[in-house]
Amino acid sequence: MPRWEEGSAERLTTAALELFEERGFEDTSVVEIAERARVTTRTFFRYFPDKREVLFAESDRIRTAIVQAVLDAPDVTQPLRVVTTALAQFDWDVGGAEIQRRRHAVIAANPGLLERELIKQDEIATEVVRALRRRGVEEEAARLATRVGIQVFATAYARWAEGDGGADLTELTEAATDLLRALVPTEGPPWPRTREEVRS
Amino acid sequence: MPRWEEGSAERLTTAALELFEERGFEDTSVVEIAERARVTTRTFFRYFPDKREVLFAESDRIRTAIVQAVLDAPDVTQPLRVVTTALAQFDWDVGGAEIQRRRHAVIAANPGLLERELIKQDEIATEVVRALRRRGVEEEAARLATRVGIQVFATAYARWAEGDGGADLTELTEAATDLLRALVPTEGPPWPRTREEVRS
DNA sequence: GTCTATAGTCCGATAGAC
DNA sequence: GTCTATCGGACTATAGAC
Repeated sequence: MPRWEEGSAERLTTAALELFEERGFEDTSVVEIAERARVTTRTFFRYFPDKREVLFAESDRIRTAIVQAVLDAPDVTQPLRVVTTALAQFDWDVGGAEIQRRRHAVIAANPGLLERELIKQDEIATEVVRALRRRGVEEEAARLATRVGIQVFATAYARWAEGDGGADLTELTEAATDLLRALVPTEGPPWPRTREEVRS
Repeated sequence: MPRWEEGSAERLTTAALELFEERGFEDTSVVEIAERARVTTRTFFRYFPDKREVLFAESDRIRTAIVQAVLDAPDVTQPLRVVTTALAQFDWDVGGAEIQRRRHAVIAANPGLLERELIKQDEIATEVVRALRRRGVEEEAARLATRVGIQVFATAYARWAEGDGGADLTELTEAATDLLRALVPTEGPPWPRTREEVRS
């Protein structure tokens, strides 16, 4: 028989998500979160370094898995595809799609939480660049492929999260890659040639 | 004769940059910044809603200028180029290149400040997407062109900030666009075909 | 588990500029 | 008189120290 209830971290995460939905992030205090989870504030800060981090408990696992997928990619001659594939093949439904949807809604609605989300993405990007470098990809190519790959995937993910009839994330990523191909400017001068140039 | 020294905001910004360099962001208190700028903490919070914002006073102006450049672009048939051009043509040296270099170094060294930098970029991205939409660009194309364009420009900017002999930002952006073109996967199956397929 | 420093808010007061 | 920038002090919550 445990002396205290077990699963404090999970209860804190659940309580925080509920309270952020009910009253907003700013208007919820750590004290309230801790009360609903039946622990003290001290316990909250034992599990999470700050109030925001309570919604990002999974981020280490996500980052590690994606970096590993890049390191394990069979071929890195197309680094951008390596990145999009590593992202698309991750199981994003951790804890259930509904929880993820609620979590994203809360994050999007609160600048403070969005800041944290963005820096987590940035940390993933930094480590993916390092992984590509280790696979022999040149520095600038690794950086651009990673950052662009993340944006391509984000486009697909946005569609997927909107729940377009349970579409496949891999297919949506392929569609986003097609869109990227259409958007990249063709070689030549930056701006469409002037009428004079076209005439000649 | 003014009752107090004028230019409190500038003094606060200068003092903050110096102190963040000397002792780091976390180990600098608002009280110290205010003391060095010869005002009270109350005055600090009149100018800046929080401690981080003291390094982002220019961000509204930057965002507005870039959005306006997108709205004024002569042609939006290549939205990605519209974005990279709008970014490349902005005068990034505000307050002198040396101040900008120091500012970036401080931000990069402090996660808390980096968070804020990233959400500022995200705000610019959101408004650029809206601007492209107003120019008639389709939603998903606008989103991807904006996000990718920002990453292309960021690649160029990173080189420029490293100070490669005063290279031209427009040229560096063109070089980054060339790199992007080389990175975008060619059409076809996601992965290199298997040996069997190649043989046939 | 308690104590404390810092961030950030709120209300009111003051005094020069217009 | 009104507007604006400043100051003073009390107050809460976060987060780290003891």
